[in-house]
Amino acid sequence: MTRNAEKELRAKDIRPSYQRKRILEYLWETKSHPTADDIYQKLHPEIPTLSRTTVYNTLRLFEKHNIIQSVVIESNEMRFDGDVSTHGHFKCLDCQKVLDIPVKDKFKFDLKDSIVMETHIYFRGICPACRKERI
Amino acid sequence: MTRNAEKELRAKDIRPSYQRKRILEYLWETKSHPTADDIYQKLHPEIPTLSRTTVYNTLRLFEKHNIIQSVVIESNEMRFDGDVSTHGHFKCLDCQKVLDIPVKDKFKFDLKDSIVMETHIYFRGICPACRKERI
DNA sequence: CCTTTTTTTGTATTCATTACAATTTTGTAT
DNA sequence: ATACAAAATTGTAATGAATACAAAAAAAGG
Repeated sequence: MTRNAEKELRAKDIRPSYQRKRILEYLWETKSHPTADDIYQKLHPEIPTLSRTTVYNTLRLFEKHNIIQSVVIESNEMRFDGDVSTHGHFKCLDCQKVLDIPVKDKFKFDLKDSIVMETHIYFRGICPACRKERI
Repeated sequence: MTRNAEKELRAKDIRPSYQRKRILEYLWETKSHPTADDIYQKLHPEIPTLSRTTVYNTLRLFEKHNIIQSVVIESNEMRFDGDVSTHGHFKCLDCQKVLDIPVKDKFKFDLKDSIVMETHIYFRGICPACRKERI
């Protein structure tokens, strides 16, 4: 099942401009949790007129509409994830990569007097690949 | 049990200067998860010569020695917590406060091939107080 | 004291993100 | 098609938290 960016944007009443479609498609096809600048660097060759501001605007728009989610692990970098389902992240302190972690539904917190709108879980450590390299 | 900042710093081979002691004591006595600037604003009247750089340096030093932990929820604000035990946080999107959330030991993640050094859990939503106000 | 090391401080810099205004593109009605 | 209005994109300027750096001050150890 290949998702249709144009359709899904229209469904949220967002005009499917070329830039928006490509940004969304890129977030769907990568699992690297890119930063806004990563996305700009990746798409700039293909869309020469693309501006960083458009990338930032678009990401903010998408997040507001729950089409993507932002992943904040370091205070100086905002990463983006095309998968909005609740899942955890693992940041490797060696290679700096951010990996997805399946998180079961064991999350029943006693926050009965609060309204929980978002749940974020992440770990920091050494990923399997880097661990192997260390022998 | 009142903890002794001077002692605990010495135990970690950190010279207990007045600035360092007061920063640590302040983090112990507050549960507000202040930013570096919050800490500066709070201690500045009492220590007129205090500089923001000292606050930043000290916080980084403390975190490296696992005396405090940083709490990153928004990408543009780093907060600090004098409680280094594993616990969750809840950020209220109304009043912006960050509250502690006790987190049981139900966290057994299948990360067997990784080395997990830090676990972070936080929620975003509306806190009990703000929820009541909304009636 | 005097010298060396450590800590603190103020200023300058960095860098991701946002603000803003101008330009371009798109949608709609004539 | 053409003109007009609305929306999206763009480039530049501004913001602001965090860091770099070097000088001044304080502390340690003879």
